Amino acid sequence: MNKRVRTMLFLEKLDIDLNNTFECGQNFRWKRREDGAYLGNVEGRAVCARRQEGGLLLEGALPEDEAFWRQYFDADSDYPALLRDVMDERLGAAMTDCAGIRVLNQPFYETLCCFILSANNNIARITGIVDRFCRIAPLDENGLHAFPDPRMVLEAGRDWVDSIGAGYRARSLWEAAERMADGFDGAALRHMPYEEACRTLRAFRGVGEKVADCVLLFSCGQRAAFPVDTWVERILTNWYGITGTRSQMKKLAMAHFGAYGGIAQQYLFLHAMRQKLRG
DNA sequence: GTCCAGGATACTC
DNA sequence: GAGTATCATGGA
Repeated sequence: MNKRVRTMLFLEKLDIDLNNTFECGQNFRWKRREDGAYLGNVEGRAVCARRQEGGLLLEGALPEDEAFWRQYFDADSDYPALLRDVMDERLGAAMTDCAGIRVLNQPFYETLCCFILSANNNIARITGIVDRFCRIAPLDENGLHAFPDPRMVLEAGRDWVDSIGAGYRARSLWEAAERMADGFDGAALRHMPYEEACRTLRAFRGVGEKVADCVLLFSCGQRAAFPVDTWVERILTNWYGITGTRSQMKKLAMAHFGAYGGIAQQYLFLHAMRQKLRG
């Protein structure tokens, strides 16, 4: 066994709360340790993330991957500045309550699969399905699996996809792997106008308006995308007087919250969930 | 045992 | 375009 030097990378000037960032429903993969650090594997890069004064320490990350990780954590965006024009009392309270959220830029295929699984499902169960889905991918030194690439999924077979407890979403998972292996260009979504990107994504089975918005927001840099689920529906109705069908509400919310509305949505979403938990 | 979940789809009008 | 039944599963 080769003795390996543990590399480290420190992301400076990154005001991040790991709990708020990883437990706000945008990701189902990072694992919290007893000491509050989080283990993650992003595109095969195994790291242990730990908050430190003035930034984020990533144990196991390579120095040459600094740009990758800064992009992943959206480290160079100033959310209060981006949302200044749409600031109000509710959003301000949410941003105080949920300080340190970073809206991640996650790998496309991983995000697509996770949010296909999120449809009519709960976070605890989604996490379990994702864990089982990842068991066919290589194991890293922290004991986490990488996210499988589409080819691994196709080689594992349709019966295997049917066996991981995804229910009726298995067919959508399988077809997503087929389309990706067939050369679908997820990176192109980053440069499309929002409407076109949304239409393109919805051509995937199991991807409706809400799932498309999550994928666009969490992996394609489309920060205007505004996912409307049951929680956000209540927020828009009770706090902003926005009503109608979900599709109508989303259009109105996008018009109201603007080019970085998706970031506002994440603050509001987590804030609302917490208020419910607090009773 | 029942309820419900960060909805999508096919079908109806 | 807007309403509605149905869809598997397991955590709470």
